[in-house]
Amino acid sequence: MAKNRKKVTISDIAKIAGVSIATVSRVLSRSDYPVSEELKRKIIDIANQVGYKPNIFGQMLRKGRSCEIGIIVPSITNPFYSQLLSAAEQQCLSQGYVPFICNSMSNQQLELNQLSMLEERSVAGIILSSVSSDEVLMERLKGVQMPLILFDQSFDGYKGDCIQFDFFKGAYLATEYLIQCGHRDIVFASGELDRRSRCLMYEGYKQALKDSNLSVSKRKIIYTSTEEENFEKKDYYLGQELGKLLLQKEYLPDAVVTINDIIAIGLINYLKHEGIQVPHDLSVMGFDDIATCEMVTPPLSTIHQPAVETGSLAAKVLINRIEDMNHKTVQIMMQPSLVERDSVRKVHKKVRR
Amino acid sequence: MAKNRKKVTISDIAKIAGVSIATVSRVLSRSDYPVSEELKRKIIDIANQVGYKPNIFGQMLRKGRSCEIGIIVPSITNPFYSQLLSAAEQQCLSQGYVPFICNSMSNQQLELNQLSMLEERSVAGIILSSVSSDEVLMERLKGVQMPLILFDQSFDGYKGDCIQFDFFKGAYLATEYLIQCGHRDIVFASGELDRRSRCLMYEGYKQALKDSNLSVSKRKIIYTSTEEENFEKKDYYLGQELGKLLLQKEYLPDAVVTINDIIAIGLINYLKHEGIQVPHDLSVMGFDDIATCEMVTPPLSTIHQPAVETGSLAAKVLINRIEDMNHKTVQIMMQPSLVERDSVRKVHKKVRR
DNA sequence: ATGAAAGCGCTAACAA
DNA sequence: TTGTTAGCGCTTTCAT
Repeated sequence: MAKNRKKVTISDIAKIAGVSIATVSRVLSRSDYPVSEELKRKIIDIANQVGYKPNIFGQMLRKGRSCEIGIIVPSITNPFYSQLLSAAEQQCLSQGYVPFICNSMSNQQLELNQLSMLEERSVAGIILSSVSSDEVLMERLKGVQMPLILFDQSFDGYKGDCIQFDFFKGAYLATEYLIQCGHRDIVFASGELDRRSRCLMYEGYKQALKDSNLSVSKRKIIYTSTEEENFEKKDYYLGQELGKLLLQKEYLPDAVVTINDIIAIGLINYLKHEGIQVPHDLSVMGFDDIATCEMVTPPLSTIHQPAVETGSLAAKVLINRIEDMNHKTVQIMMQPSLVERDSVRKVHKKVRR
Repeated sequence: MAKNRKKVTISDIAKIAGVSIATVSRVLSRSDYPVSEELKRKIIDIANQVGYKPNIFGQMLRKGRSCEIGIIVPSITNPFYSQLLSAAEQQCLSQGYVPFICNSMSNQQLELNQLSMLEERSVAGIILSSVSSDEVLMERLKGVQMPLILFDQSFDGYKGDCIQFDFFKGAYLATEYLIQCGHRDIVFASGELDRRSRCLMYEGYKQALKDSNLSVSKRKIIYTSTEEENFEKKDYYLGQELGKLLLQKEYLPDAVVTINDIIAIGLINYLKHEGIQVPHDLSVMGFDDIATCEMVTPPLSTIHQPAVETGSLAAKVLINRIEDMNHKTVQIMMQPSLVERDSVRKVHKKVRR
């Protein structure tokens, strides 16, 4: 490969080979248009020799579309999303698309900007985990021309493709499990209920209590977190604050269900520091099932969200849509599952499953 | 914003406004070319009304360069890289560049492909954390036309911009600290020494022992890991395997220095499971200082690598280079620092620092 | 099987 | 201040 200062184009190659640019284009763009084997070889050889790199802008401009897939997530440091992202990325690559990752940093304005940016790039499609409010999102999506799949958040009346997590059921499962383990006084610990997912979890938690005829009143703690740049640290500190709040109650509950693993771990560690042992004195359920759950003491019982499956499925569904606009709409609800580890104490010997 | 099937271009707007496309371009591309306020308003209004989105390919083709910065890292699920990435990303955005994230999955071939892809896109510059061998990387970089900054790995004789971590010093610091805490029999635990960084750490470890006149022989355990897709799990299991290997020795050492935090945590948990308490029976040092260190029991003493600073610095330096090709070469060595938590026992009451 | 040429949307040099 | 026009590199009709 030569070290050329200037970019070499098909017309350069055409000149060297003594053929027209059309022929060069035909072989280099792997079109199925017939070109003699001889010329084909010659052109490919020259291209390699001079280190030809197709100019993607010329191609895209001409063809009017790119083969990129934009993926917008609220965080890339959150292990849950980075897992999901990684899976989606691989799926795109394996189907011949280039993933374009956008981190909205849970910021509605940034998310909107990134959507515009992706539109300007004429990406082939968009995978979006939105943090915008339902109204804003709904309004914004009206203008979008390209294939798009929503995951993680949707809104009532959304008619397009989407993949959802069943937050309601996840929290229900967590709460139900605690009840089955013999706990009665169960509190719900969360950051602000500003997102749909969190509200759904709270509903699921309440429903599980109701279904077992347990009272819900006052059994909720919410802490408005301070700003922290780092996701993991932020939620970890939030968990500690929730622990503090928990100890301010007149009496300790039996168990607590949290909205994510990091918060649960923060809470457990704070409690430990204050001399309260989990699960002996109190049981705790996490949510998400990130890798860290296995690593902490005690290993955290949690609700598994299928991040990897969701990531690749989202990509697959989107690509189906891209390649066949008439493909029927898919609206999928991913199913959460219970992961038993050691942060929940079984008060009754026998647990009904 | 209207719902137009077809993409609207400047010539559509020019037609509606009754002006030339040049005028429209001048207004919409925010050139400083003078246009009457009246027309400016009119054109902007129309553009908004019809939902005009500039075609980036037209722009790029014309201008011959994009404002993207390609960032290649070996993993996006590894919290160390995701932190670094996040910082680099923010820095790019704040200086008007669009980050284009590429995950090489620690795969040399994929990395090479992504480099080509970025070249084809004529990105403004590249931030690269390579996993390729020195020879391959050196050879490949010769052909690269655009500004590029290497971090994490470099090679002898590299003349361009780079930001390195001082792995040697990091491991030296870790080992020295253990010695200062009164430990004598210190083992080095690692996965295969196939990467420069790991070799450097091993050297740093040996040097620290030498400087204290301690013997190095047989004080190393290496385990060749099996393939695991998930970074965190992989290294965690690797840590457990290393723990197993450790217990196969005739006698337990005083302490072990590991090459990253996850491995250290895996090792500690395995040992715990086998009834050996850290730091009481054995001290362990991690490496990287990821958020999880704080969360585990005991909190992990480790060597802090400035991921965030490195990420934004890499972006800054690259952008300097992009905007001024004659900017003098910068080769920076980021300094590691010791983070004392509770995984190291102090045998002597007084520790010299 | 090959070539000539139009044109994708945009910017900028040149004209008016 | 505004308009005209020539490409940027590529693909693809339409001729040959």
